[in-house]
This record gives sequence, structure tokens and C-alpha cells, in this order.
Amino acid sequence: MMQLDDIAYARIAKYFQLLAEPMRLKILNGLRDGEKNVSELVALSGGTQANVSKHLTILSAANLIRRDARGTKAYYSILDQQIFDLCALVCGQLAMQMSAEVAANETFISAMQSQAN
Amino acid sequence: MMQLDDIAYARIAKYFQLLAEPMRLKILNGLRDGEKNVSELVALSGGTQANVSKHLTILSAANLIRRDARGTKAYYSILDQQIFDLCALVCGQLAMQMSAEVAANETFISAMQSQAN
DNA sequence: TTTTTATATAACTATATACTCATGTAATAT
DNA sequence: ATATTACATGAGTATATAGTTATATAAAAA
Repeated sequence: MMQLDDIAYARIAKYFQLLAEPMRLKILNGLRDGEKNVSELVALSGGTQANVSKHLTILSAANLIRRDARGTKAYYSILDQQIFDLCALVCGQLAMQMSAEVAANETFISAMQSQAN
Repeated sequence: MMQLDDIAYARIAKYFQLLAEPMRLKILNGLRDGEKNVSELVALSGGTQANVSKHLTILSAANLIRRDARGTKAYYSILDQQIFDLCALVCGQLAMQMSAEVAANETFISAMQSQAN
């Protein structure tokens, strides 16, 4: 239990870290249907130009997206399509959790109502 | 573009955040083949008791694992098996990236060698 | 050539969180 | 009853990182 394993864990953790940011998820989702330039992503995400640009740099450095400079604009596109599979899995899980919560609330409400009688 | 979407992005991000920590990944992997108590996980992970316990509390609060107190010991087990699917996807992706890097290095080395002649 | 447009980045601040050390708590054993 | 074992948690520190503001850079337009 050392060295090589620890490096692997660190690397996997770093990957998840990339997806552990709402703005980055929004940007990635914005790129789902094809390349967009920075201005488009700024408009789409509601973030500032500087902040969006930074996130794009981070995603680009991690090879999740690709940068293509054309004229004065920079077009970004998804390199790693698997991120959407990951998100889909998580969304499914969260949907299950949420419906469980709803069911629990309904049970709670019923209990309260029957107690009120 | 507001409110509901932003809450969803935040929630997905939070989920990924749980997996964005080497020690937590190690602990979760330690639980892969069944429940373990805290002492066992401390030994297995090489972390301190306090730190492992904190991570267990975090994972437990997020419903990724389940706590079962028996006597003076606390046994934890995986609640959300899908985390292993997520990790498998990431591992596959990283393996691809790494082999691409190896190939790039080999190309680089060949280029250097042929230039040395 | 100067200006404008599009993007990147440096400097800074604020916040979150991983970790350690010390201590609290609760069940079991003596 | 007291001691011990197993675990949780509060306080404090260090570090990472998201965000803002201001500015740099580089291509295109005037």
C-alpha cells in the first residue's frame, strides 16, 4: 500500500476535481452540441469573461477540451466525450436520491396529517 | 438560464467533489468487498484515525456509505455502488491518456535519437 | 497606424477544506 | 466503579482554488 497506488488515487481524484465545479459543468454542457468560442460561452454561462477563460484554460490543460484559435476568436470543443457518461450516471443517482427524499417527505406529511385528525 | 439549473449543477458538482479526494477514494475502494470498521480502514489506508473518521462522516452524510454501530465499533459499507462505475470510467480514460503520453514520449525519444545521428 | 475586438493572465481576496492534535463520548472489560 | 477501547469531533493551521479587477496580447478593422 504505497507509491504507485497513491499516484493513481491522486490522479483519479484530480480528474473528478475537474468536474466538481458548477461553472465548469455548465461550460462543458454548453459544448455538448459542438464547438463554441469564449464570448458565446460567457453569454451562455452568465459568468465573467475572465472567469470563463480561466475555466477553459483549466479544462484545456487537462485535455478535456481542445482550443482552436481562429482569427481573434478561440473556439473550444469537447475532447473527452466520456464526461457526459459520468454526468449521466451522477444525474441518475441524484434523481434516485431526490425521489427517495420526496417519498420520505410524503410519508412525513401523511404522518403529520393523520396525527392532526 | 437560472435558479433550477444552477441548483442542479451545484448538486452534481458536490457529488463529484466527494470523489475528488485520494483518501476518500482509498477508503471507498477498501469497502468494495464489504463492510469494514474504522480501525480496519485506518490500517488499510495509512491515514490517522481522526482523518479517516472525518472522511467517513462526510461520505456518510452524502449517503455514499452507511454507518452501522455495533458495540464499540462502527462498521461502514457502500450504499451507492455506482461510484465504482464512475471510477472505472475515469480509470479507463486516464489509462488512454497515459498510453497516449507514452506514445508521444516514444516519438519524442525516436526523434532525438535520429537527430543524434 | 491607430483603434477596436476577443481572449488570456497577473495580482489579489475570499472561502472551502484537508489535516493534525487534543479531547469528548460511549460501550465494553476488569 | 474504573479503566480501556473505538470512534467522533472541536479548534486551529495550511493550502488550494474560485472569483474579481485591471491589464496584457494579438488579430482585425478603420
